[in-house]
Amino acid sequence: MARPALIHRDFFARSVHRVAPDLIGATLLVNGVGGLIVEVEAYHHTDPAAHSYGGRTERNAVMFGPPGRAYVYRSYGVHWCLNFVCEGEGSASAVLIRALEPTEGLAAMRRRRGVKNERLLCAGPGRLCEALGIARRHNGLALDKPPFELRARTEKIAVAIGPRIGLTRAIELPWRYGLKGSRFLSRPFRA
DNA sequence: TATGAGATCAACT
DNA sequence: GTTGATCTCATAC
Repeated sequence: MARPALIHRDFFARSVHRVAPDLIGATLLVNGVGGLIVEVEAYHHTDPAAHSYGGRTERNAVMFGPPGRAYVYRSYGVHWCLNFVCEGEGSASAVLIRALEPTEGLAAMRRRRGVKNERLLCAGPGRLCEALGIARRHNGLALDKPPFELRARTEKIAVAIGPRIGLTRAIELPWRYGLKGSRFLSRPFRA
């Protein structure tokens, strides 16, 4: 069977609530290292928990640009987190990539992360950025060009939906999407 | 299994 | 000065 189709930037020029579930099961590689996306969260510009909610700043400027680019920010002053910008230019909506099932470049990921447990290599937004070597230099880069490589899922999958993690605002919105039953989630979904 | 501290940066009050 | 789209390690049950 042929390799799954590359995801074009037009894929992201849609509502975050369509893009987010469509990303589950897709393959994300950075310089050939990565795996299957198993968990994401949607952040809409009308959402009090979104970085873009309060307007444009130097940090979130990429969210206000065209869709199909990476928005990378520092979390708690310690970790990097990766988002895909969606919808139209100026819409300032994005999908946070929260967890991967590692498939490519296991050795490189283990070296960067310093952990042996495969389940914990990419189970969390900060962890997967460390494993893939993502940092500020990736902020604003197009997702359909190197070092990024995104491929659409080929299998039919079941998507689980639930409330997002770690928020203090808009905690009730069910905008977290995951691969049902995956053991590589940052946290399980409630049945 | 669960809770708490610490790391440390940008935005906001 | 406080807070947050986090994670690890330590200590307590």
